[in-house]
This record gives sequence, C-alpha cells and structure tokens, in this order.
Amino acid sequence: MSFTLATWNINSVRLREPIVLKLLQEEAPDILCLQECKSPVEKIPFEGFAALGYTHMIARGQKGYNGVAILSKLPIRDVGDKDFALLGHARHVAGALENGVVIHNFYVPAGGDVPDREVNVKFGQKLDYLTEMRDWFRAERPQKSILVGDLNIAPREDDVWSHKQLLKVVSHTPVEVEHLNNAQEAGGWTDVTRADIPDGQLYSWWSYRAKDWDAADKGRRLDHIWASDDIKSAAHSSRIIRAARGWEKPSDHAPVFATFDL
DNA sequence: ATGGTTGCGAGGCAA
Repeated sequence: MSFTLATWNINSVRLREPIVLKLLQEEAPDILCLQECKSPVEKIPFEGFAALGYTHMIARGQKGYNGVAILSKLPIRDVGDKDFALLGHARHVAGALENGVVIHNFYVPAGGDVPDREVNVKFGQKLDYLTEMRDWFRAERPQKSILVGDLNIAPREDDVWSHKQLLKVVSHTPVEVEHLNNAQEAGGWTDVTRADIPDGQLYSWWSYRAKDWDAADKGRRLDHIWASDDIKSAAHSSRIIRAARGWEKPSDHAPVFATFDL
C-alpha cells in the first residue's frame, strides 16, 4: 500500500479552515497532521474536512494555544499522547493505521526569545521536552513509525537563510540542534525530507514580520518528517508546498509532504 | 539593538 502524508503548522485551524480545504482538494494527501490548531477539539471544523473524505480525526486541543490533529482518509486508531516535560500542553498525539504504522504528530515548544535557560524558562522547557523525547525513544525504540511535526528547530546549516546570523537565535542554536539530534539518534529516526532532498537551502517557515517573505526568503526548516529505520526506504517524493505560504490569510508555515510505499 | 506581524480574546502573551 502507498499513502501520502503531510504536516502543517496551521496557526489556528478555525481561522484557516478555507486554506486547509484548499490543500486537501489540490494536493489530496491521505493524511494531514496539523499543529497549533489553537482550538478545543470539539470546535475543530471537522465536518468540512469529513465532506472531502477525511472522515477520521484524532486530536488533542486546548483553548487558544497549541493543539495537534491528524486528519485521515484512512482508518486510524488513537494510540494516545505524551505530556513531555509535564507542561500540560496539547503538543503530541499518535495514531495507528490498519497496517500497524504509527504516526506521531508533535508540536515542540518554540522556546521563547532568549537562548538561555537561566533567564528564560521557556528555553529550558524546550530543551527538557527534547530530552524527554530522547529518553522515550531510547526506551521504546520506535518501529514501523513516522514522526512529523513542527519541531521548532532547523538543524542544518542549509536549513536556515544564514547559519552565521542565526547561531544565537532560538531555533538554530547549537544546544538545540544537539538536543534534537540526540532525540533523532535515540529513536533511530531518518530525516525523510533531507534523505530525499539532500542538497541546497530548504525552508518550511517564513516570519510574518518580513516585508516581502518571498523576495527576502529568510526562511527556516522547522517542520519535519522522520521515519523509523525499518521503513525509511519506503519514503520518497518529499516536497514542501511553498506556494501555500502565499495563500489568502496564510499560516507562517508551509506544508511538508512525503509518500510511503509499504 | 530594535522592531517588525499575527492569533486569541479583549490586555498582554505567545509565536
């Protein structure tokens, strides 16, 4: 069987229902993982998605902040969530397809502005969150698993518009990259996007604050698709739908896609 | 070094 998977930080699923529907109609992924839904689960506009064939939804929500959801054309079973670093936030949910493949949808904490846990509690929480992910993967050793989401870190030099200028900017500091790499290695995860597209600058997020995001192109690759070692060779056709960043009332993130033949 | 924009929800906080 083959299925296409997408991940998108939507920055309010209710405000952006129209562009979610546009993506579902134009690109028709089998599964769409959303982050930053900013909505209680019962207020997610599920009916609109269901009308396009996405009749399965697994979600965790809270009022105003965070929130993750998995929309699927394929039957998918809720297999729970983890509250890493005990933040009490809706930042993770997992679902299992009928073929046994588990999909983890993550929204890693952004970490605030100052990359120093002594003066910025949020930065410490981000590092702790990543450390607890590492410990969990070390204990569980994920198999037949896919991890997607807004990990809020651009790990490679070519994942940001200027490595040098972002070394002290939260999302690209060496300590964050080390924590992310440790989590990735502990789970034996392969970065599917970079396995498919190994060369060149690659971004999935552009700030709202830039005057002309497209021309300035000061992006970062914060959104990721990983596969466990046993299914890494099944992944192909990775792509980022950059055009979605320019749609009406856009999210500041663009959706990331991959296809799996399993 | 600062400010730049957006969403939620009604003043800041978070991103």
